Amino acid sequence: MGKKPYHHGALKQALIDAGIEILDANGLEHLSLRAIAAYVGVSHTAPKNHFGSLRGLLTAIAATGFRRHADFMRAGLSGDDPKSRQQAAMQGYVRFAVTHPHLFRLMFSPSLCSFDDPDLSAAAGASYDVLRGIAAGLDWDKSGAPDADLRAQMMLWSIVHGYATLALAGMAPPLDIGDIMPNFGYLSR
Amino acid sequence: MGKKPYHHGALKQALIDAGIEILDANGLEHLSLRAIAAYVGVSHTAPKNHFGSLRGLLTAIAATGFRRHADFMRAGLSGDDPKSRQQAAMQGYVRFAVTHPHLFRLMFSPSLCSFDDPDLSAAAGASYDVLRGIAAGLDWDKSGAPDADLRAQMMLWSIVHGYATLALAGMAPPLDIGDIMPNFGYLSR
DNA sequence: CCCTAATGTTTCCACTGGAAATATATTTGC
DNA sequence: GCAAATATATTTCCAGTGGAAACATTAGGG
Repeated sequence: MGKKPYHHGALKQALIDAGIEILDANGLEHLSLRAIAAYVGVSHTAPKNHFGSLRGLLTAIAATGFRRHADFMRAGLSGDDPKSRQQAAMQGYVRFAVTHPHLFRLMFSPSLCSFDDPDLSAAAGASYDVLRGIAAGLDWDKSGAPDADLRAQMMLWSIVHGYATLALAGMAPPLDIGDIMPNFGYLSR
Repeated sequence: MGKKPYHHGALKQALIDAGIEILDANGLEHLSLRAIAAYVGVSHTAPKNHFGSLRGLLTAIAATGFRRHADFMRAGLSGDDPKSRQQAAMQGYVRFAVTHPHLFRLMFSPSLCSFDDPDLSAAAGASYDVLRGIAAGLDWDKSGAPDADLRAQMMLWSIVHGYATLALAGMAPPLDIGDIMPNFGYLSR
């Protein structure tokens, strides 16, 4: 009959999905271990078997978040024009933050999730790789200094991440990220 | 004798100071109502008389933070050269974040403090005014669009706030903020 | 001087994450 | 096949948290 089995079967993924749904629906402040477990229909200690602790679960949720984040950035990428590619990636970055504000905050909260986790580390790295590719199209620093690439990446990342963060904090009005970007030179391809 | 009086005398300010000291020493995660109260030597319900709730106390702490934040930005301001003034303000912004990382995080966490509080609102506004003054020296957007000033401010703020945030999250290497600033034109004075 | 308002304390409650012991199901080894 | 080992989930307990309510103490203004 419809009696629920003792074992869930796919609890690990179900907990991650539940966490993201609670984040989108109720916010980071209401994301408790007990809330996630109750959402799935298990006791609040069940997640421990799969994630060790709340921190482990949040880390897995953040990793999923970074994978979707990278998808958002890659979504509008088409063609070879460096400037339009940059615009698309930056807009995707902001669009993700605005669409999933609480997940986005979690993803950048080292007090909540562990970036030494291989899965989260890889997911965050893949997201950064998109940004790295965009920065490579910039003709900004002609100094030839060894850290010129890094600094170009950090400049791009700082602008887009800063705007996204301020927007989520209610401190920035809704603007097109392209309208607050400095004017760069671009490398031809 | 050395018996402690029933009334503290200056509990309100003592609680704010204690909060900031705990923030700097133990971090935002350990900043509890009970910890602050115990630090001062009162019961955990005593703050309610002065701040209503933990949120009210955190709001007052954040306001103090923004006043110090503005001081950091103004600290290096001297002379009339727009570019060096910009550099000094931006460096002050980052220096504050690095010096008081947990206070800085609190100051930009609307989930923890209330920006509709007049005191916090004013303090944050005063801090923003420094940035506004710096942005006024920029010769960046010649479009003459009505929101050109706002966009210049948001561009500056996004870069510096983004870098500070990423640095506190352990995602940005230590760099001089001036080295990841775009090259602007500047207005003569 | 006394009454009122301000300031603190005590006690209680609902909530949190985690530890430990227990129950149940699945898988492995023979 | 079947027992033993492992994986998964529950129950119970504990130390925290912030806040509400009732009470205690003090300060100040008629």
